[in-house]
Amino acid sequence: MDKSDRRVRRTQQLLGDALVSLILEKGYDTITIKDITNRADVGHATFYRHYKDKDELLGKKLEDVIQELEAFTREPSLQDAEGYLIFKHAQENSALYRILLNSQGTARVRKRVQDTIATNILRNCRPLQSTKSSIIPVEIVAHHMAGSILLLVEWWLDHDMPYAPHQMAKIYDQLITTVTRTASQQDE
Amino acid sequence: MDKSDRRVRRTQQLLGDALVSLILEKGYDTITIKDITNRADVGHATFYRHYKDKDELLGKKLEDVIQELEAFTREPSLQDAEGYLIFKHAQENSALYRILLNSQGTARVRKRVQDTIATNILRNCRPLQSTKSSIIPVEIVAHHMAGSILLLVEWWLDHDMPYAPHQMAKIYDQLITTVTRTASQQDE
Amino acid sequence: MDKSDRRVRRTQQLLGDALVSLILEKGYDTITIKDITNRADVGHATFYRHYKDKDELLGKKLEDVIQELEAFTREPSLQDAEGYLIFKHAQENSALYRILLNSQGTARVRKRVQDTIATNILRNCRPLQSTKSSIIPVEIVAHHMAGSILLLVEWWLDHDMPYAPHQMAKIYDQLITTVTRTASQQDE
Amino acid sequence: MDKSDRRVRRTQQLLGDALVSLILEKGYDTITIKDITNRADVGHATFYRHYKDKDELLGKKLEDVIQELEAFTREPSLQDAEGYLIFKHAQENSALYRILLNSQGTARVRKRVQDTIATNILRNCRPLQSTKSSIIPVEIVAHHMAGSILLLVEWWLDHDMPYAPHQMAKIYDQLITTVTRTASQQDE
DNA sequence: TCCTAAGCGAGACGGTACGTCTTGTCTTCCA
DNA sequence: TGGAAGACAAGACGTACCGTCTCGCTTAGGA
Repeated sequence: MDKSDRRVRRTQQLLGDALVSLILEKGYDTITIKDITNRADVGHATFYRHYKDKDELLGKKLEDVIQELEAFTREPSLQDAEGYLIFKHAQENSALYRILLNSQGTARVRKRVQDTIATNILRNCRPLQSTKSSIIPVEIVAHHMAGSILLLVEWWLDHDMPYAPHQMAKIYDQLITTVTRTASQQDE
Repeated sequence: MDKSDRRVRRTQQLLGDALVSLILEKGYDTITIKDITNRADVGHATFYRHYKDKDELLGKKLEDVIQELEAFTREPSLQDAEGYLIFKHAQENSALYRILLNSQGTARVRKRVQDTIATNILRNCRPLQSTKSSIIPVEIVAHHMAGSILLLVEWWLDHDMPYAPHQMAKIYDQLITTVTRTASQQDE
Repeated sequence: MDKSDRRVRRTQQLLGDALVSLILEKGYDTITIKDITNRADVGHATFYRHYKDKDELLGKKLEDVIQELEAFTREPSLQDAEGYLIFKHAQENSALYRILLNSQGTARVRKRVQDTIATNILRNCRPLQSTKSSIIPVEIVAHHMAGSILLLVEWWLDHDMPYAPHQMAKIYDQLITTVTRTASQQDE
Repeated sequence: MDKSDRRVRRTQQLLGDALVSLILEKGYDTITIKDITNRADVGHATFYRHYKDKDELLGKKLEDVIQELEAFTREPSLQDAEGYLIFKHAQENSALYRILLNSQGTARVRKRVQDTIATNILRNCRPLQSTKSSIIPVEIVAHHMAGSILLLVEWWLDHDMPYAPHQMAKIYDQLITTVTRTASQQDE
């Protein structure tokens, strides 16, 4: 039973890898199911035995890495290392991160990730925010922080990671974290 | 001469409006040329007499508004009012801004806009940056500022503009402008 | 008024000539209205002000020559010279005859011509036939004669008129005229 | 293997039948691929999976019957029964014969058939002709015979076969065969 | 060892969108 | 007024892709 899964898994692996390499070559939109099955050396109909869509296959592919990414922002205990962990993770999974961030059919996914991160930030910082009033609505701050980290990672990957993860984490810190500190102090 | 242009212009207007309304209804990707021509009450082939693509039509539609948006960041003299002007502009052209920012086939365009804005920021702030050294590369700061303003506008439109433009401008100021000030003072 | 008529006539002449030359070049079927108007150096819409169809233009062009051809078989007095006259006529109007006989969209016209000739033959020979009974129905004989003369002319033009009209007339005579004589004598 | 062929064959049969019935209804030229696929209850694209053209489909349909028709004139041994066999064959395949002879897009095919038959006649009669000289070129005689038999069949079908095949064979004999006899005796 | 069920390749098929082409109508302008 | 220019609706064309289906082949795992 689990054994037969091995064949299935192999096929799915081939399809996923084919999709990823094709995206990096020519962008998501113009990819054809036939392109994928040809690259994977798999029958045309076989694709549909596993996924109903290009989107579903891509979703499955990105799911794990998205889970891990979100985990970094979910745990309050990790918060200090958050930046470093994300850039490290992006470096180790640069192909998938490029796809995830570089839009073109992933826009919806990226937005979902951003929203989830913003929600986590909000949850983790609520105690802080509640004590110090700010003229900036907290949702906006959270949204800004979540969006900014993704923008930064995107810029970093687009420029072929010219700095080390820990440097990027420091930059992130200065650009974002100080803001919130400043913002929350700026009330009067 | 002007007469025939009037007919052409009318047709192009119909096509553009049809596309915009369809995008807001069901997203860019699933729209068919047939959808557009049906909505515009225009012959199927007529579309191709004017545009080779959905993309070309959308590009033409967005071009003007993008030009104006970019103008706000191009003029150093406008810099203080920059935020307000952008939010005001977004409010007045909310349909096109939604399309421009809400990805789905516009990703490339959005990226181009962001890059242009970043370049303008860089040009306008070069004098400042040269005197005060910062540990954050200026390209990153500019990219961060450009991306953030678009993110803010996107959030604002996604939430149906719950604040007035001048309020958003103030928020933008606190989130972004203070950062750069802080960052440039935070050197060594 | 006469001036404008002259212009109209000129346009129609141009269109007719364009059609004829195009047919000889690439066959009737694949010719486009655009082809004709381009060749005639005339506006696209102008064609439709004069004719509703390719067919109508062709019909107009062939009408005169068909009238003359049929005349040769209509007059009982011409009957002896009939063959010679037809071949002579075909030689003088070989372009139009080629079009008329060489099928491809003219099939209906050719059939009509053949029927008309057969009817004329029938009318002219009725007296003869009525006296001598034949086992072959006279309609068949007439149809055979009419079809054969057209076949002969077609062959002659297809082979670039290797014999003089009077020779062809003699051949026609021996192939066809003797048949009827034989046929009408073969009764018992 | 044979199974999938059976499906293919079925589809092709449906398409061929649809074309034939449509030709008999409204003529070849105005028929649309959509007409054919609708009538055959087959997908639009499916047509192109089997044929590139209306012409190719018609050609395939006529090929077999043309082969048989030509066979009757190819075999010297059949020569006496030739006429009867052809009329019999035409009766049994009247739909296809009507299409083959009634021009409209088949003109080229008909001409090819006529030429083939003429060639066969020439080959079979060469011995005869070489002994007896005639003032009529043999190619003309052969062409005349081939054309006439087709004309006769065409007339017969156009008039809904008012005579039995053997009667038509007798008529053919008297109209054509006696001619050649007469012609070859008429030398001096 | 065989056998039975699954995954699979192959590819026909209906359906739909594409972008191009032709037809015939119309309107505007020019000589 | 006749003709040139050309926008336009309608709709066929042939191509491409999608998602469904059926057919056998193969290849384990369990008998």
